[in-house]
Amino acid sequence: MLKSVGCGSLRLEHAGQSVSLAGWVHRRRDHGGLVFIDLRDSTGLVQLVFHPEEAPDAFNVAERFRAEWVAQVTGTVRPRPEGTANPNLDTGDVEVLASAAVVLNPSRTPPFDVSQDAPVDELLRMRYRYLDLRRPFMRENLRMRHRAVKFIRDYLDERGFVEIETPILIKSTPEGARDFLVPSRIHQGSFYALPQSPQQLKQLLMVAGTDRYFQIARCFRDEDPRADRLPEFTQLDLEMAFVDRDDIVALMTDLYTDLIRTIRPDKRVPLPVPHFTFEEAMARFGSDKPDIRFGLEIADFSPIVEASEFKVFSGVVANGGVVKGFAAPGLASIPRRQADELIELAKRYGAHGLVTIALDEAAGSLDTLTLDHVRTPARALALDEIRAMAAACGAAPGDLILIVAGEDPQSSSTLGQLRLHMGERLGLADPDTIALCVITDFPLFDWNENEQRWDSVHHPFTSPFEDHWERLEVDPGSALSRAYDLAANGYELAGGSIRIHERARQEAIFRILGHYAENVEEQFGHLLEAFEYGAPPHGGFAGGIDRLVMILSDKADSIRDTIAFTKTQIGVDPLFGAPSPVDQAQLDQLGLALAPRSPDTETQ
RNA sequence: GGCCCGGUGGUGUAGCCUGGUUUAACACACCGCCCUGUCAAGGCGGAGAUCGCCGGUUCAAAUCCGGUCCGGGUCGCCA
Repeated sequence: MLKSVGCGSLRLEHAGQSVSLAGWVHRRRDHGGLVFIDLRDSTGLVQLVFHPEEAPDAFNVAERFRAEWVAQVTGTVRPRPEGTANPNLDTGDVEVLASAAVVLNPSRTPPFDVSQDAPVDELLRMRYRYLDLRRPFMRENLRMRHRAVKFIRDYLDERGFVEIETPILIKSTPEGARDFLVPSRIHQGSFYALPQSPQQLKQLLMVAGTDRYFQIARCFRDEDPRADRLPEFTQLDLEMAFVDRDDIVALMTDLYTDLIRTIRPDKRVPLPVPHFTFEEAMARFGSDKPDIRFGLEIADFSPIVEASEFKVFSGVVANGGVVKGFAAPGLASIPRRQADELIELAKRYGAHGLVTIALDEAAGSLDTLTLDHVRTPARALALDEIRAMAAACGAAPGDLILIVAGEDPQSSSTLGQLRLHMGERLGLADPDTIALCVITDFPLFDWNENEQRWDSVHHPFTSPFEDHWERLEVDPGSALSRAYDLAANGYELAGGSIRIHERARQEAIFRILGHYAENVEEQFGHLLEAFEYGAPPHGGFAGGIDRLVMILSDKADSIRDTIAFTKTQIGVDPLFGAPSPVDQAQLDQLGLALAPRSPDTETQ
């Protein structure tokens, strides 16, 4: 070993010990006659002192040190002189008086400052990811990820779960997200797909009698990324046999609460974790993954305005729509320009418009409110209607009521987005709280207007409520599923369902989804056949590891900050230069020919 | 595919709206010199960008216009 101890491990108790250290020059402070070097390795930092009289050779080497040079240093640990301890450093009570120093490898000046967390262009960070990962916050994020995954493995191992790997090259099923395809060399013209999730594989493991399975599984979906979503991601994938919904929900909830409280003991996790039905979550928060760290709950004004003189509202209600809204406290005197921006925001989130009602603080109370205190484009609203709406959403004088009128669920969902926007703007979401909630009773299907057919809300293997099977033939939209989600601070942490384990019932679902029998046999025959060989009742869930770490970390601005190597929004890896063209010989082996490029792409 | 924000020394930004008074400014980093208790070390000095790219308008473009590329956000998409 080139070192006897880690830089970050040294404490007062090591004083007097002779040690050898190896690491990177984090910072240097050259006083001419005295040189301080902060040496960094994976364990942390320690200050080295180079003294020209005590060790002239080492001093001369240290004078050449620059940022990120790799050095090996031997010396003696000693307490820092009176008054020079650094309380900001774990090793701040000691320093190492160097007796010898060796340059193991010099470094070019790094393209950005590795010694601190200052913002750097993300493309540059990706191109020099190995330097980016030296930065303190990225190292912390990766360690936090490690601890989260280790916690999960230990927790599940203690409860009798077995981790089983499933293949990365599987069969393409053109449902759901776009598949990443891999051409087969042996079977030219045929393709493997990378798994979007090991869903069917883990169900087959249940048929195999595994009973309690989990996997830290890599998954792939060829769709455009978001700040909280990547085409290539890792999920905790879990499945159990002989369970009902509440068993899995309890396991999922306990696992995540214990995990958060272990890894971030400084965070508040409100307990017990509340449960909402999908309907209730949509009604109150306008989201199926609500951020419940703050209120701003949505109220239904439809009954109040159904006979209003304000025809925009009464007309929408008459046509089967809804009028809903919530109160933004203290924003009554919001400038016109900002109010217009809110309207633009509402339109971007799918509403036709947004009606605001500002209640002048001077009104004192709702009882003493007059129309003179009300500022709204909806002049035809009567005073008692305004009072009733304010009361319904908890608005007081000084507040701004935001109202959307239109179809539901679109209107609720728009209000849900506006609610998040307002929560952020008003600073209502406590950053030191991770507020979990469980959502249940999702619809089994929703109607796809564009393609005029039913889609699975979760996935087609999800079981409806036992007593909702008969609804499927008459009114599929009314059937509720045995699916559940765990949400945290407005993100979906995990989600799953009790599955269908009987062939006939699975086929019935496929029929409603519009699959023809021969397609079902081709795509899902293996699963259906397995169900005929004693498939036990089973269910499970999956949760994104990347997103979990993002929620756990205060230092991850995007999901990309939770993984070691990442790609740009258009799937380019600037470090390796992927994707890249391949040799003609490789194409020939696969029996592939590239389609000619169109002339305008040729010139690019 | 749509929309929004951004691209100026190595890094992070200002300048852009309102074109000329900028030799393109500032901080950090870098290089040199000084400096024996600093830890965001300090002091002095220096080098470094024709402003993503192409084209246009203009006497004059970092600044205005069009196109394009790249990065990010977002809608679509993500059963």
